[in-house]
Amino acid sequence: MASRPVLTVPEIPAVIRLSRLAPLGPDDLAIVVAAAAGARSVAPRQDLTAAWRAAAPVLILDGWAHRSALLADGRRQISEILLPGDVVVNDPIAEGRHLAVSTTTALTYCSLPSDRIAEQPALTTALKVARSLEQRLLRRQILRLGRMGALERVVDWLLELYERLGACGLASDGEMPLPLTQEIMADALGLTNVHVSRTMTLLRRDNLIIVQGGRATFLDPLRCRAIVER
Amino acid sequence: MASRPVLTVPEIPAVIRLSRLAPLGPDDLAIVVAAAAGARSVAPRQDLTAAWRAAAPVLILDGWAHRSALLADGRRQISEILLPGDVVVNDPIAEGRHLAVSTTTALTYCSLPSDRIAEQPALTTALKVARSLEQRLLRRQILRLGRMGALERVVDWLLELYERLGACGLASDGEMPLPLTQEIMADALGLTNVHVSRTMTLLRRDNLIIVQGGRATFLDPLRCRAIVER
DNA sequence: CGCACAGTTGAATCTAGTCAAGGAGAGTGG
DNA sequence: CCACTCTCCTTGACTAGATTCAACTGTGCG
Repeated sequence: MASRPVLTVPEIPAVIRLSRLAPLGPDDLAIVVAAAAGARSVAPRQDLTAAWRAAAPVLILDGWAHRSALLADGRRQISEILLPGDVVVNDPIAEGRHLAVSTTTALTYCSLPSDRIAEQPALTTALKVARSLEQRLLRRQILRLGRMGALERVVDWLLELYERLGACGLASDGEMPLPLTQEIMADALGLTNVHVSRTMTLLRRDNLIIVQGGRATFLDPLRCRAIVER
Repeated sequence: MASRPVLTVPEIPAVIRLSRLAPLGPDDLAIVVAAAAGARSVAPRQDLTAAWRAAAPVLILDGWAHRSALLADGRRQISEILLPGDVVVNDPIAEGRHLAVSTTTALTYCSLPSDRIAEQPALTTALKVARSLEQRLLRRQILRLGRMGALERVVDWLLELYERLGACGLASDGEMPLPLTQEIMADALGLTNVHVSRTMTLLRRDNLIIVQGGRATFLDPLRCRAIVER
């Protein structure tokens, strides 16, 4: 007796998120939905740099990705986690040699027709706002890495993910998906996987956050926010 | 018998830099020079957030500034150093509560007329490229803070400043101005002033870089670049 | 001269990294 | 169904790198 799992337009996470950035009209939605019809899927742990260089602006529909930089000796730093609703612009200037975008989980995306978007003021605004928010995230990431201890980093970063997932309707009630290994978290947080493990244990012991089975639960959201001034 | 120290148009550092981002025509230059005629000066250690919120896009003509985030207990992280030729866009979305732009040294800047710029494709491109480069710097900063040790951070960061200053003709021959206290450097590098001091001593001992009297000199540029893969 | 500020140095401490071993769970093939 | 493997996580012992605290130096400036 379950209802059919059909997603109406505003139920697509990526569309929910975009329409919160700027109020999208029917024309805007039509463009995005049409683009989403040509969605492509990629397996986990695949490099997307090449594929997306051609595809111009790309909208993530489902799954997680990340942008990372590599050093010769194998050290890796993830600068951003990319979620459904995020738009990745192909910008050869902004990308250094050792920067890459890779899938974290299985991922579906579509490319957006930049010419048609340019004609739509609302969509154009939405993408502009998205870019501004991206900058804000980069600066927050800098603050985390430069001036926060391990526990603060983890809490702040998880709260950030929660807010972002919430913006596309994928998180609520202090709970969210977190389909990441501790190694990926470590590379995003500038820590080692071992230390992430210890920190997670601490968070559990202190009844702050539980990460388990691909999901994270905030047991004490207020205290979490207090820890990192959010 | 010294020639008069008059700056012709292409000798203004900020203009040099902009015209390297995109080839500017006479019209473009006229707009920038006219804007520069209305330059304003600010003393060191002043907050610019309020002043620049009104001034729309601002072009730094002379002096250094920085964008920093503060935590309640006084910890500070500088996300970006702003140099002559840098353009600061007023973007309320990108700025969180605790973000501010302050002068590091005495500074002169002018505000750019966004309406007139919009009519000039070359200038528009230059500003777009500037924004992309800014993103690249943010990601490099993330890599430094997340995955580099103190020595690497300092070397990488100084090389970056050298390249940026070189782009507006303010650095050459392995030498550049560096009008910063070690405390500012520490806040940019995610270290303490004490540790910056120790690291600088190391660099001196190893004949890599000398910082003295407001200037930095690369004694062994090749080895420096090798250290940080640049 | 005395003061403020930036930088240097030493000693003790702390946080996170490294190395290594072991355990839980999922998937594979006999 | 049971080894076997692989990946991910956990834990312990030890080490390395950076912070903290404090004292001291040099320099510019009123």
